[in-house]
Amino acid sequence: MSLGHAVLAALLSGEASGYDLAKSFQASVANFWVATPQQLYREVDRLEAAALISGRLVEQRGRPNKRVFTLTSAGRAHLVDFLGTPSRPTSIKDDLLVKVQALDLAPESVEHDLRAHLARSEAKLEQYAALRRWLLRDQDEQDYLLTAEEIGPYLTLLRGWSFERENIAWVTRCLAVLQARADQLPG
Amino acid sequence: MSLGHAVLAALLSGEASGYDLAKSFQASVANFWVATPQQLYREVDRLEAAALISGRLVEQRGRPNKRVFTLTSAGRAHLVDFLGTPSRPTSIKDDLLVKVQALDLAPESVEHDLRAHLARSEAKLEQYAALRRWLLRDQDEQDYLLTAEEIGPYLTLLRGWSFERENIAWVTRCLAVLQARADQLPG
DNA sequence: CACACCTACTCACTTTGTTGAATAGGACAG
DNA sequence: CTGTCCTATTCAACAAAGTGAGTAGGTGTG
Repeated sequence: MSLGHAVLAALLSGEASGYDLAKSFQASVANFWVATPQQLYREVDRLEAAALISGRLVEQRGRPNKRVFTLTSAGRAHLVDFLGTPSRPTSIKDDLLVKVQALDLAPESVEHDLRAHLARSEAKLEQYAALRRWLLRDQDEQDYLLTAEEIGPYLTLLRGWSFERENIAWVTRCLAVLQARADQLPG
Repeated sequence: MSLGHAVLAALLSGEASGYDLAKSFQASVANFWVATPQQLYREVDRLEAAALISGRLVEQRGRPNKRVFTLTSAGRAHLVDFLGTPSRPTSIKDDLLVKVQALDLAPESVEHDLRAHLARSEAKLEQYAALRRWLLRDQDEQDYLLTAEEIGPYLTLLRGWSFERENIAWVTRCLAVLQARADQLPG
């Protein structure tokens, strides 16, 4: 239940509704796990059935009611257990990597995609910058890392950040190589 | 059929058996997609049924017979199509990131995992270095990128390489932060 | 000469992930 | 005052991915 663990970890920083979770697990925002709303609604039902989280109905005026979830102590214990088990190896699934692997078939098509990816990575980097400012408030990073109560979210943010930075560098390099090969035309 | 595309891309560089594919999609080796043997055997069956690859039986003495697969022209066409469609966003699923997100619950447990990850990344970096030497033979990188017929595999290798490099840097940083927080003991 | 590992693959089952649609009131822009 | 977006969720069906166990002969190690 990997998604389950990710949800529990997200709830560590405070209660959230399925909708809230859906927003923060969105591909354009998430810094540590990606999932669709449907997956998350299903997952919170499961976690609630397993008593790892508990939901309460919040009635709202002017907008739909919502169910807000909190970690139970069983949920916390489950997370602690999880922290103690060996991790399974990272899985990255990236269409763009597959395309670059097959790039020699039709370099121009991939070029287009590389540019799109570049734009996405840059947007994500900005998202991360905003999240960073929000977490740090006005504090200095060093200070924050030494004194904050919760540093997990900041550390995962750093990983996401460097991932996107490297994406940009790599895509830029790929584009340059393609350009250079095109320039010396019929090679 | 993302895995399917990955298999087709792998077969671009030459025929392979299910077993060969299984070896190169192994977590410790793969530079652009990870999959288990079972997934791959299933996938080649599907791709063969769809006539995107074709298999032929190679009888061997002293070891089990094998089925070796080649891209068909339909398979190639399919790949070219795929190159022309927009990519879905990258999905990274990394237990370690979830653990770091929840790190504040039990920092010492995660520390252990961070170290294990470090070792894995270093091993992978060495794998990549070996693959790099094999691809380059004695050529200079610049030369290779300008003159080689196939550069896709090298470019994906570069991405895997930088991913592991950044992993190491990030894990090292996380460990340093944890150390610093432990040092100034009761905060 | 026993044991473990390597090649090569198959079957069965479970868990995740994907897609599409339905519902429904309020906010906001032109 | 119309249309689109936002909140907030549910249901159903399906496709893809992941897990675990099993088979079987050959090779190499101590």
